[in-house]
Amino acid sequence: MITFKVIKKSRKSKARLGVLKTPHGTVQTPAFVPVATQAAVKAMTSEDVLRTNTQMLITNTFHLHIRPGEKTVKAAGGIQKFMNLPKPFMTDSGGFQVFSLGFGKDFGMGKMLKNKSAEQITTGQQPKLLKISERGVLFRAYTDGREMFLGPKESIRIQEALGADIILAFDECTSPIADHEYTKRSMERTHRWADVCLREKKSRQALYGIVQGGKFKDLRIASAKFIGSRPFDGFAIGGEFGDDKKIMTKMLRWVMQELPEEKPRHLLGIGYLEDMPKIIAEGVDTFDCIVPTHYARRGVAFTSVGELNMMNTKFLNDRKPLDPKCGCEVCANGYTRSYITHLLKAREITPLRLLTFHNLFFFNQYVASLRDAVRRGKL
RNA sequence: GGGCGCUUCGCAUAGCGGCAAUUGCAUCUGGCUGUAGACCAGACGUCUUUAUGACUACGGGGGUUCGAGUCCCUCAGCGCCCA
Repeated sequence: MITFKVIKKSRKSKARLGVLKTPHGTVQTPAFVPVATQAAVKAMTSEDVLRTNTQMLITNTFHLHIRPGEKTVKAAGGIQKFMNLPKPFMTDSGGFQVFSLGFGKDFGMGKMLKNKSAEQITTGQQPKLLKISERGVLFRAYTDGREMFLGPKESIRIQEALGADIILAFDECTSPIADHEYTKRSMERTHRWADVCLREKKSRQALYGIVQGGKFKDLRIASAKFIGSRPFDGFAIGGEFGDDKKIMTKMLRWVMQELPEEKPRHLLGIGYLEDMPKIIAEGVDTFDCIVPTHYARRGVAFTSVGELNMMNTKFLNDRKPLDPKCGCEVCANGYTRSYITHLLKAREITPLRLLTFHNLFFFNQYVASLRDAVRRGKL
């Protein structure tokens, strides 16, 4: 079980400070949640992760079900023991993969709509590689092509075996190009799945419901009302978030009003640095994002002066740390931009760890500064 | 002294009469928000009214041809072999 306590509410915004207690430790919220999809924060050891001040992690039902299988993780004593990382964990239900391996893949887009597409997804349409039905989703494993069925029952059963502190209801993350009708029907199915998840769960793990509804105000509100009325331990907000940041803020406003104040709220998959003050100001308590880890492996360092593309030759003779103002062990212990750029160009694997470490530390540090801003009444 | 071979966009390569010309690396740019992806995409001779456009280009010079990076002659540089 978890407990959540709001210890301070901002007067300037809907931001709040909270304490989330889980069987594997306490999380000071708002908190950033790094992503460990395949039971690894890519490029990092578990000890590394601890030293980045990470408070909680999220790993993935779909991927761990495919490989190594939840039985292996359960036999190891649960996700924390398996990973040798004694921290609070969430598991994503596999609902994002319904999108990312489905319509997301078909149309080559993420859940943020970047360029206006003429194409629309409408009722009855199915992704090329998946079959979505009332009971759940028929996937094909990318490892060996075998069929794999994942619905609310299966997802809960797998998540119970994985043993995270917080598990998520199985949902369909809808595409930004889904029309109102498709989004509505998908949302209603996600609601029915939410009730199945509540019924199926036997463990003492916390279960979060997931709000869908796409970019449509009526649907977002309906979804938040429905999910918010159910006895979940917390709430996650999923799905697409429009094509600009103003819409995201509006959407959060629609949704937050409908969710019980005393329970924790997790925003799924959002977390560019510039997003953080905005989402925290709307009352988000935790949020996960692949950006610091994913971008690290593309050679990007997040710093107090913006993003640096460390692949760029101009850094080859720059002997400053990634960020002179950063206190992380990469920056403070003498690793230079010059060295990291050299290693990246040489296609070594070491810089991927150095950048991931720095980025995670930097993200956590930034969120800590935002918690402090809320504490001091500045946010 | 003689013989043979090589010289193409930063480097390395392809090309064997219709070519602004292949591929790799490098370089630069763009993308990535509940991670299949240490990834993907684009540009890479110059100019402009960005086009089934102009100009300049495959070591230098000359020639054959409607047309030459491609064939011939010659010069230069590099390499190998025989003296």
